Amino acid sequence: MKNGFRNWSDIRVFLSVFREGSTLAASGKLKVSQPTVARRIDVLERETGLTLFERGTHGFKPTPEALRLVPLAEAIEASVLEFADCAKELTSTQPIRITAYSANFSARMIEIVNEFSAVNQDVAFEFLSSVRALDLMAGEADIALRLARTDPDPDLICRKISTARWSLFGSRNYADKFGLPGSTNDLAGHQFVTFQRDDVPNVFHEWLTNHVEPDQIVMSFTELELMHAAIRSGQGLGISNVKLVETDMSFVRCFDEIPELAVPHLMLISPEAYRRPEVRAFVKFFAPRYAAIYK
Amino acid sequence: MKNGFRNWSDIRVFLSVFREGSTLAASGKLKVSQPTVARRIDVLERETGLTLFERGTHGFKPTPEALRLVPLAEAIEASVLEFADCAKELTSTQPIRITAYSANFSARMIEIVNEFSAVNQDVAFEFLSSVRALDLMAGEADIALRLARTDPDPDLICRKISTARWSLFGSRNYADKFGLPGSTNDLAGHQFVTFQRDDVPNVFHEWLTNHVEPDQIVMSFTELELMHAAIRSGQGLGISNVKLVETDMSFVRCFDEIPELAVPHLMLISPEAYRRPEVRAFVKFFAPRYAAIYK
DNA sequence: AACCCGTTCTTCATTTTTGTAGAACAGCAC
DNA sequence: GTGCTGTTCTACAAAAATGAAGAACGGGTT
Repeated sequence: MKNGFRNWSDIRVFLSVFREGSTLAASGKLKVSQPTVARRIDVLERETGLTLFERGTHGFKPTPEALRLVPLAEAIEASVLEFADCAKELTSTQPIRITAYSANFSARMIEIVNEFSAVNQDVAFEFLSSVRALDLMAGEADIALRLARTDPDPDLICRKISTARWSLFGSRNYADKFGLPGSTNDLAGHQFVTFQRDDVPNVFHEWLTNHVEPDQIVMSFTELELMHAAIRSGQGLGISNVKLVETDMSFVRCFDEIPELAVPHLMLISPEAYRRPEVRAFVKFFAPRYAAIYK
Repeated sequence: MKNGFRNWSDIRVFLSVFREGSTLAASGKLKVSQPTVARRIDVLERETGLTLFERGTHGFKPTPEALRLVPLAEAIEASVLEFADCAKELTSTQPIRITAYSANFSARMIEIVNEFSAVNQDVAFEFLSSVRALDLMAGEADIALRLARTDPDPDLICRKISTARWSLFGSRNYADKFGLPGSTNDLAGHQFVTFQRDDVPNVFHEWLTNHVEPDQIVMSFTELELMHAAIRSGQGLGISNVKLVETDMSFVRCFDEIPELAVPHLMLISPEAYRRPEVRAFVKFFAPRYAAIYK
């Protein structure tokens, strides 16, 4: 009547005790305590109404009934293994989701990902370009590249890419026309462009408002690209990442980095994603090459 | 790497949610609460690293990955079912173990069991004749026939067979030689045989020692059969079950039952054994017929 | 004989799982 | 619209499973 044996995992315990010959040895393999193993066998026996093992001071000896059940238990184990394999397979075909603020999806970065893809044909990627910082712990993405103004969740796996350094830049023609300030005390009379939006911490914008008069700020953008374009076309001076525009000849740095704006540039990986072998492989491949961009 | 999904039962939950389309409906089938079902799916998803269901206010909709896994999960389920069937099969070939004090294994009782066996060829029996009362709760036997001087464990299933009544008996030739006492106040001058052993409550022996002088007790036996034989051969008077010797012409009852010795005669079944269908069938068949002996 | 080793069992504190109750939500019927 | 139904979540209390520690046991070895 009562068909119920509720806990299918008990079959694994059964098999382990059968194979090891004792609950103690089985507990080692199963990584649970010996009393637990003994108790699981007890409930399996109660549920089946069978005595599966004879208890002795030398271990659990399987009864004839247990022997009859072993092949069936092994069949279950095999099915479960198959299920697990399939799940693993499916997991590894899930794309690796990388999130970053759009400015960080540089051409060189994509190139590195492509290099990885070339040798790992079966790994797919998904790029989540979002202003808001996605929540890796909640599974919104697998990997994030971001500037960490606040300490990230300690559970996240963290690789430091660089210390992002920032300074004030102008275009060559702005420099020719108005000259460039020589220090942060020399900003009077200049024009500035800024980046500002209310769904994101406006660290740079706030720095500017603290150092220049409001009417010196002539343009405000909600996209970094647009602000960069504005700087490039000589509309005004703006704050930018030193390394990022280092090779761009149209940007001229006014003075050395602004130390108080320096911030760690991190690669963060959700622990869940990090359990996937292909994610670990990718991190190992990607992190040093990506960091090299900012060297 | 971490292959571990520890809880095989989660696959059953997975299947149920898939089939029912919602955790609530699945919880009904599985007889667990809805939050539990949702939580089990959560851990399965974390363990596999897959999103198995899209959550909505209308239920859990399986993802393509879940669909791929369903057949494998069904294979597991089928294996488990097979295992359960085999276990049930094995259980039902286990003998039904009946314990009673030897005197209760009367010829008529065996006959009733045989009648049952005749129509239930596949049910085996084991008779455990033991002086000590075996512990049904501990699984030492499935069914006990016994006199319940103390209340039995309330968890045991209990059928009342009769109230066992007792009186003093002598043989015909003893009666001819010495006469028989007419009441419990008329025991002086008679000889008695008794049954006594230290591993069992000696209710009858104690009654005797309270009502007759020690030197009137001429023989003491550790087996009931022997005491009965002694009564039958006229060695002395002895206490016996009224119904049991009613048809035995060599026993002559001295007076009506001794009321203070009356005791319930019970059939006790361990709840564990009672879950076995063949045990229930046997109880249903056996109890009324066995009770009829003592009617 | 004495000791060690691998074993089972027992007990109790801790951790984990489960259930209960209720909020919130969306479709549907009236 | 309003109420109904079936659903998911969240919080917290209750119940169950687990682990740690140690007693007891028995066979093998020194």
